[in-house]
Amino acid sequence: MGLTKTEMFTDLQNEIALFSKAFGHPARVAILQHLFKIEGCICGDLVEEIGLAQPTISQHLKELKLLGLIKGNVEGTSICYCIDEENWTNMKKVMLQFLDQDIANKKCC
Amino acid sequence: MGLTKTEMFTDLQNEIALFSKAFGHPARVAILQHLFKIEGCICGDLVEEIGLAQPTISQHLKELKLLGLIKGNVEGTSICYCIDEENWTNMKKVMLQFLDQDIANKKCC
DNA sequence: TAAGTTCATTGCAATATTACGATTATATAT
DNA sequence: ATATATAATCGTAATATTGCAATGAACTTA
Repeated sequence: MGLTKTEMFTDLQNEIALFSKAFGHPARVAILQHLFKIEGCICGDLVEEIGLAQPTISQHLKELKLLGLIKGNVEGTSICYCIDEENWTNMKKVMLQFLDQDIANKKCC
Repeated sequence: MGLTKTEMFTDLQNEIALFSKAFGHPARVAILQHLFKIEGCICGDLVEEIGLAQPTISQHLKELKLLGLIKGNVEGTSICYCIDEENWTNMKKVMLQFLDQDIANKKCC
């Protein structure tokens, strides 16, 4: 059905899934890496850097912005996108909590 | 088109995206959390624990297994699934490298 | 052997995602 | 006002994902 049953999971589980989904496409990974490398950025750059069409990049940026991981400031005719450091730090905490789990005992396998 | 153009990205970017995709569904997050909490596990448990139908859980397990994050050993009529610690550690390295990036300079925004 | 248990696979329907051409907004410059 | 530049939005096509009923495979027990 393509419809995730979010109501049967905890808020934390859904949050982890949402962040992960954002990183679940190499274009968005590349965009974020680029935004980290350069101090601030413009969408046009990304279209060249990544190699996808402008509407596609714009759509990926929108998703990242909706999640709060990046923010965009109007700067003349172009828009300056950059990492939202505070939200990125919060996201990192949530993700690390998940990734850094240790195995309890281990009886089988 | 629903088709990710993986060929235009680096291996690392695609790897990060693949791992993230696996975590991009709350059921798979819940499965992994459960496998961490309990030492080894059986699929039947998960069906009760998670609340989705058995074929659905089985499918999620298959994806996680394909990625190498979990492994399953036959144990009588049931199968004991558990975290593949070595691969989990490797995955963690890749993901941390991505999540722990720091901003270069920061000129705008 | 027959019945039961457990999990995988198949097949399908519904929804989501990805990508891009065409168009539209917004601002700047002439 | 007109032209230009940049990025968002719309519309659409193709593919992917999610979920489950039905079925199948493998093993255990009576």
